[in-house]
Amino acid sequence: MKAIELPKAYDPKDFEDRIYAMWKSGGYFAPRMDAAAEGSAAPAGSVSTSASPAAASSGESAVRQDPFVIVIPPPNVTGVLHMGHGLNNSLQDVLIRYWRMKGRPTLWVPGTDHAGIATQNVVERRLKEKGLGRHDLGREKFIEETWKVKEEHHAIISKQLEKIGSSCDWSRERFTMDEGCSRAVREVFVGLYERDLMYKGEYLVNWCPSCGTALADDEVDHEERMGGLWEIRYPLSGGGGHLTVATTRPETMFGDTAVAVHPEDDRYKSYIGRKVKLPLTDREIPVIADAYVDREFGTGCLKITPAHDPNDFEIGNRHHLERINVLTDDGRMNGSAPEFVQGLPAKEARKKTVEKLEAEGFLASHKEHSHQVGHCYRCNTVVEPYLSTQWFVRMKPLADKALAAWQAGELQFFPKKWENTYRHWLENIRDWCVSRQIWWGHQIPAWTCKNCGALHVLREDPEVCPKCGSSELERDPDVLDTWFSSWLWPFSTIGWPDVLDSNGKPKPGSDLAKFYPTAALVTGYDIIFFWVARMIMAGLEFMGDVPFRDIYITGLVRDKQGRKMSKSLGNGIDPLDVVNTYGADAMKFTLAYLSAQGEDIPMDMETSKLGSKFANKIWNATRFILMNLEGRNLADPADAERRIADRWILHRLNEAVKAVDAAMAAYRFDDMAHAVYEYFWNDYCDWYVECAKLGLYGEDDAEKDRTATMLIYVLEESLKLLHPFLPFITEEIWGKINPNREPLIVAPYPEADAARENPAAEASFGVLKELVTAVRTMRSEFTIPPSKDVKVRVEITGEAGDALAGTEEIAAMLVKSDDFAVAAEGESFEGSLAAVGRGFTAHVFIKNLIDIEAAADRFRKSIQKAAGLIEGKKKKLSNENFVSRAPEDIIAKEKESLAEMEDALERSAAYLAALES
RNA sequence: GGGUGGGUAGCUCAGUUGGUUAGAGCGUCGGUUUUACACGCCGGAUGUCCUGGGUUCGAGUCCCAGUCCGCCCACCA
Repeated sequence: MKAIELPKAYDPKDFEDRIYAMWKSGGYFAPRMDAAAEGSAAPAGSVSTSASPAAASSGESAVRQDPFVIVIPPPNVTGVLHMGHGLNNSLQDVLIRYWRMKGRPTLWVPGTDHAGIATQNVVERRLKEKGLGRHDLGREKFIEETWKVKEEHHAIISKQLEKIGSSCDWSRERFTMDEGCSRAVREVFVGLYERDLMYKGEYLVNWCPSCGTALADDEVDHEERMGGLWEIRYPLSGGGGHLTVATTRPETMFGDTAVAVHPEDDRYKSYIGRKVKLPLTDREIPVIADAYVDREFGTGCLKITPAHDPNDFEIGNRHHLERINVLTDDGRMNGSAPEFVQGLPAKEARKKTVEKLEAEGFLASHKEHSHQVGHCYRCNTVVEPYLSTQWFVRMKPLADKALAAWQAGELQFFPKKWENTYRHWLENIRDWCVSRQIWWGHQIPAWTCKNCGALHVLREDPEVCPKCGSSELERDPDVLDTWFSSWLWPFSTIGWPDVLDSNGKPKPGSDLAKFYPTAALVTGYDIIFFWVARMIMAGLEFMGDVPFRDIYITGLVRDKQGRKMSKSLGNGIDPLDVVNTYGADAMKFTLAYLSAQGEDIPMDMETSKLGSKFANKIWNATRFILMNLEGRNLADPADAERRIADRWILHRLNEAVKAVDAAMAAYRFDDMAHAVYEYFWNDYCDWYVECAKLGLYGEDDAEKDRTATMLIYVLEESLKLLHPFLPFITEEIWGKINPNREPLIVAPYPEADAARENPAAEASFGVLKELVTAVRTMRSEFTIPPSKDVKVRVEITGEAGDALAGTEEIAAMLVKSDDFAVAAEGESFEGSLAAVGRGFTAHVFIKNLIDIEAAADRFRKSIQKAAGLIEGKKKKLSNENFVSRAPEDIIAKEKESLAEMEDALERSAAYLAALES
């Protein structure tokens, strides 16, 4: 056959886009079920491997037929993909491609998230640049604008996912605010309401005055800040002194409705039940007793402001105190505060209040004080505890189910350590505030009748009040927390609730019936609470089953200093830059290689060189093989004679397959990547291809054909093995070798194969490697130029003879020797230096080329080292305790290794003596 | 305060149930431009496995104590 040309340089830009387009248009991303339904044929095997014995003998391992499904963690349409997405989607793609090749119907559902507050903020920021606010546009127009932003980012995100090679089924793409997902949200909201798991209540929520909305507890970031701690005197009504309270927020004192002391606090016991006068006002408030008060802290007197502090809110409930809100929803003092601060932002009001307290003699002290302050996780504004009416999901019943499912083993976390995090959160669950006072999102399906006051939560928009018939209905203006659609994602994306039959079961043949529950979730640990746990709750509540069985938690991609990548630090790297510089394969392989047990991954641009070098190696090894095909008649590899190197490399290949399978079962991406890397580079390239040069460069045409046949056969098996980790380059090469077959993406993955297992070949080849390395080391140490041929005689001193039989030519080539042979009986080794190995001594005739004293020195050193080791071993073996208590096989091993060492030492010593004489 | 992860080569990290002389990538040193690859090839060097104790015939691995980093959750006015 003709030589196949491969461009000299590996340049992923030449083919990555073309390959992706081929996969996409060929429909290879859709689950095989779809193809079967359309009657397309099963893929043919590779031409050169079509009669491979491997295919037939995979025997024992049962082939899985259940679908392998992943639903993508939907990226936010607030921006574009960052390196975290790069990692996440690269790993998902590895899983998907592996199982696709394994023959399971495989589906990866792509999609994006509307990201409520975050996206709204993006739009508001843009408006602000034009000097506008959202109210200038009005709700409808504003949402229109937001959709534009969504479309803009969605286009970029989709493009990026394609660029990094994600093999997701674009025909099934979803968005959290598309019609289907919106119906799911509505159904769930109403369903929860009907089950009394959704309620409306007045509650102290985390209020972001900048976003103008409530936030869930999880959406508040706490940061250490310096602030003040003021002590204020509250005069006792009717005279007789005062109580001094401490506060970090003096301006909220106008909302105080009590002063609390500890019931057992002797200092204050007598005051309980009396009243104090609230400074700067005319109000009197009671002194109450509550065990919450810490006697040690501050003065032991606590002012109670139920409307502005979560703990005070609880205390207020216990003592039925009035809640007086003194702030507006944009963080200013409202009408409940005295006139002199009304309308001022809280911070300024604080200053004024303190000044006035001081002027009027109420201020006892002031000092600096460091404490935690809550900030909005979207805009970083200081969050206010704020009294308002919100919608809540009653989480306890849902959390209990989620815990039970985990305890029953229906879910597995990888790595396992995250299970504690999951459990802990569920055990301490709080109700979830789901209403948000913004415009972008799913509007709450609740209406209040202005006429009769009835509240209606409905699946369909009502025309008139179902209770009184009035058309004066007002819809709740709020929208739902963005996670309220995300937590339905594993089933809303595949048809729920539209494909349910009248019994609430998925219709047979629907995606929901086929693909739920999904197989795996791949996500970061930062959203175990936000998302993972809630999806499990929703799945159990509405589908009666967990949404996925395996949860792989990735690490975070960090910079080289270990810092989170962030916009503000400017230390992020763009996955597209990586792809443009090194290619998608390089990025994917590098990330997998570095994904140790979900540990964080420190990386910069250079890091991806690792994968890039590997891809380059694959490219060049292939190029070498393909350029040697000229004039060759390739046979069926099943019929080709197997030499020692062939048996060995097939054994190594099989070991790599086994390693990948094992690592895959444990979601050890680093182990998978290491296994294929070592196999291909260290075994296939460094040894197998090097050995093959003997056959390729010889005179014997039949041997050339045989060598080429085996080379390309093993290469193709290797391409299959490598494909999930470097899909583009392997597909490109696969197509070059034979353009007239099904693409590699759907080729059968190599199965562990007992017929390839060959420990004997492994052992034999190991001896050859040891021999070659020993001679090379000697050459290197005595700086014999690589181009210089040397004479070598191998003295067989043990069992190495059988192993080395028939390998002389290969060995001669690999050590660069023009006169290489196993030593004859009684042959003289005059003029040589010896390399001592297990079962052999290689005599290298270079004495005339080197410094004898240096050589002797080398021997003395190695003998000294060996003697030390032997001494240690002897000591161990003569230890009564060891011999009597250690297992027999360990003792046997030790004895064997001692014998080997002693043998080698003896030979070295004899050689040294000869050298010195 | 409650959890939780970690300290192994110059750097970043592997090291599965305790068992030969502790590994990888990068870096480093020496040699090499041999017609696949200098993003290569060949060879070398480098470790109080945080500290101290314990269990064991045997500890990087198990136990205890200490120490130093990190993360998550909660939070006192």
